[in-house]
Amino acid sequence: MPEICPVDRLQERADREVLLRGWVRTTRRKGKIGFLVLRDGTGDVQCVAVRSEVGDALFDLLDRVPQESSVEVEGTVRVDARAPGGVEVGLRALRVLHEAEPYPITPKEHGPEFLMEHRHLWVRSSLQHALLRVRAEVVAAAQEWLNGEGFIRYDTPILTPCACEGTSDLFETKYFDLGSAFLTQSGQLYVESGMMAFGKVYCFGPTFRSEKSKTRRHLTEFWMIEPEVAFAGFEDNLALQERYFSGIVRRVLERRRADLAALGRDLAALERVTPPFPRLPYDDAVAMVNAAAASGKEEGLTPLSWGEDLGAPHEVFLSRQFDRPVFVTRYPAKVKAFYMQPDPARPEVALCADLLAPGYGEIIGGSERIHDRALLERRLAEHGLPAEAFRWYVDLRRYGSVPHSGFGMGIERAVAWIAGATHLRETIPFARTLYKIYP
RNA sequence: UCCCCGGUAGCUCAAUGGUAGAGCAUGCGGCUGUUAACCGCAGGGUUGUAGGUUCGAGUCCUACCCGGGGAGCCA
Repeated sequence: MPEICPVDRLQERADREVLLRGWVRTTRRKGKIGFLVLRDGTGDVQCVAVRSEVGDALFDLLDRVPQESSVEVEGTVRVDARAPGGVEVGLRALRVLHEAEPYPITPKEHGPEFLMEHRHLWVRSSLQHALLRVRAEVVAAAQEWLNGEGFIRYDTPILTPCACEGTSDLFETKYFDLGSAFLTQSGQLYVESGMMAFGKVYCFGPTFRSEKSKTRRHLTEFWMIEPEVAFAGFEDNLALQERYFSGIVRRVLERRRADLAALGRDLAALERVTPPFPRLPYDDAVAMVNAAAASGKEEGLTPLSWGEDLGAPHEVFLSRQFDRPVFVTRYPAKVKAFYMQPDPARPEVALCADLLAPGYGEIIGGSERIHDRALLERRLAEHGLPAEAFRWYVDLRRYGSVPHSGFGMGIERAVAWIAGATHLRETIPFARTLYKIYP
């Protein structure tokens, strides 16, 4: 029996006998010549059989094997311009390992409800396959880039005793005799303790938001990577983020170019993701939005008054004014989290920035953190947060406190923008949304 | 929670208030280079649910259920 060969290595085996294992994507027959497209996880390849050469038994089997059956195939690798991908396999033997029942996802169009209901099967489709390979590359790059910079992965808890920034949007679960526990909505506070221990750390894991968000940019369960750096100020933070995101995009371009192309992504837009990213102060962002709203050329864009947070349409509009990701900096402190360091020159704004991807919106949010204990305690009180629950967090400011900064990047949003996916639910194998928890 | 759109065959969709249709999928037959192949034949329906208007409702009205898109909030 010939050696097993993955489909993506067939080019190297021209004119040699191979054994393939995989699933039947589709079959086609035209009289006495038949085609079977085999998928093995690494790629698709067309297998060809001519009745007069392979005999009636094998030819009829090829014609009968249902879509998505698992099979073993033996044959000769041939370079042929007529084959998709330029390589095909001349069939010599076909063994059906499991004959599939009628497959629900046919090679025609389907609606999102039907596809999400069959998500466990939909992941076999070629575009979903490409998208999830891009996700895997983003996840790997997101960690390995930081590891290469001397960051330590520092895992933060998923079950937490209280809200990080508020209590309204958390999933609650019973926790023995201690009452309730909540699924984390951010590892940020915990990762700050690691920063004080290791200097440069990051946490990476699932986070949960029980918000009733019903848009293509929201999931109730999503993955977030949150680096945190000691002795890093606001500008250091922005410099890190632009190097970081550029590095991730470059690696995906290098290793997943074919998948990005299959997804129809504009690769030039990704090639432009190089530092420095433009900085747009919040004040200027408001002015740009208001000028555009007054001109009437931007439909649905409502004017802003200083102090209001940017809405999704504002972010999309602003991001479209630049050819690469843009930092919107120094938001009003009132609309941001309690732990963000105020600008010493203008205490009404925070030393924070959101990174907006062109045409998409926010994918990273970050800030310098408050390192002064008295100020932090004042902010906790102003936000009506319970001092006791945050005692350990305040403690970090009692023992060698230093200026520090960090940010959080939503993995699915990064994947969505990099891959050009229209909906976040396709960037994770099993999306959790407001009205969907099956399968 | 609010606003907009939708629900008809396994799937994607048609159908002036007047006989329930097509393509794909499935089954059978044909075709030696197909690329979501093509050609012919066949089977396949409680039109989301419950009421109402009407001689007659897939179509109009009311309520509810489910899904999609968006807002708010955020990553």
